[in-house]
Amino acid sequence: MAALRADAAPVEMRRTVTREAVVDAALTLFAARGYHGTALSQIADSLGIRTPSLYNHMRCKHELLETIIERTLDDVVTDFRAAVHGVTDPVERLRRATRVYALRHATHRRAALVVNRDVPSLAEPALSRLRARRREHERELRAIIVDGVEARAFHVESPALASFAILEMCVSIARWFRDGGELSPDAVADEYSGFALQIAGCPGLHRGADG
Amino acid sequence: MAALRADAAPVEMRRTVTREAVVDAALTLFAARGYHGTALSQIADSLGIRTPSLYNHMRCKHELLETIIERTLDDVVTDFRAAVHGVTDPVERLRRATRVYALRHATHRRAALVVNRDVPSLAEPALSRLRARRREHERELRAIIVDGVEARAFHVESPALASFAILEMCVSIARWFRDGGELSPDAVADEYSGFALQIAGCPGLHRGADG
DNA sequence: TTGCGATACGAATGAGCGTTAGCTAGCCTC
DNA sequence: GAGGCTAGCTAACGCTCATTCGTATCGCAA
Repeated sequence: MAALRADAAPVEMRRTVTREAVVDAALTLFAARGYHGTALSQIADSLGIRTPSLYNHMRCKHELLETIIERTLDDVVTDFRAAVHGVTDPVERLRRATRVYALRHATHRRAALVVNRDVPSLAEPALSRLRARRREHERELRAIIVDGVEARAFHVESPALASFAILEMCVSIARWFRDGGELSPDAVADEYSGFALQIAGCPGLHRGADG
Repeated sequence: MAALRADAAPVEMRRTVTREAVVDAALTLFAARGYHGTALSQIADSLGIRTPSLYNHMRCKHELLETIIERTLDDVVTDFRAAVHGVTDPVERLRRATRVYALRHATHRRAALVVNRDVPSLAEPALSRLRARRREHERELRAIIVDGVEARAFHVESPALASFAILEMCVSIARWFRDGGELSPDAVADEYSGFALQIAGCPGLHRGADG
């Protein structure tokens, strides 16, 4: 009647885990090792339960990835629209759109890493659906730049190139940002939205470090 | 005496494969599916040989990844130093450094994708060694910006932030660039080195799209 | 012609994976 | 206190993976 395995918790001190805890543990591990580099046994270990118990909280491993990516992309689009809603000036629209996007990559690092590494590991139909969601965001940001160029507020040769550069520059924040470092997420977001305006060729806003 | 397996090539038409061909096939597959997402059997298939035959050309799977990443990082540093060698003006140094880096990411897309996705899949001691190699490049680019700020040619609040933004913006070219598309690698590299100067707050060079 | 190195092959191995099944303890409701 | 739901557990499955072994065939050099 003794425990069969030394590392099995006695019944009276078993943990009880929620679906959110499973998704969160997956988020941490997928971000660190990638989807294919993470075993369910590692997720279970980090929660203090056995691998098969995970199936009380998920349908399969793939579903975890879909959940993480879907939620993240939804949030990105929602953030974007809330940020630019009611603003008509292209300069201010670009500043705000870049600011929330940069901010998100400093405050939701794990999710950003997973989205930017493991989208190709999705299976259909989620792959097409989520790629489309991503393109929505790209298209809407590019539209801001096109509008700004037409209004002669921006000066770029290729709005597509500029919008890719801006988006990916923000994405990369997730790679180096550390909580408790020298700069707060807000400070980074401010600086990066400044970079975005520079990339867009927005004249007369060199950040006033001198003179 | 007949072939035991329908897909086994008869002896007289067996392929002979080189180590370079193996590395190249691995490069393609790692770039598309990631290191952990690629099976040796897929590499063998793409070469028309059986999985165990790969071991005539490599020590183990991991060695393929190390080879790919090590070569790529060496080339990045070599390119960088050749590009800025003998140039003293910080503006021109930054332009050239960014240009070769951007160009590389358009012309060596697969390698760039592997480096930026699978470095964490490396094992020690290669991991530390190659991370250090990468930091060399970062440090040398940041030094250009610091020099430029001191010479009042650039205006940025944080050279570290600006250099990250510039580097990662270039890296992302590998994600969207397509051969035969609208823009040549050279055109993209020119445009991106312009973006870099804008990020660095280099005054008076808004690309002359209008009067 | 013989011998050797390179390179392919099939077969096999052991480990680890995701997943399923069947069972049991605790908790809430009646 | 009985019954059912939730969520844990062990055991086991089938599959795939990286890797090893022994062998056969090729081209080349002696």
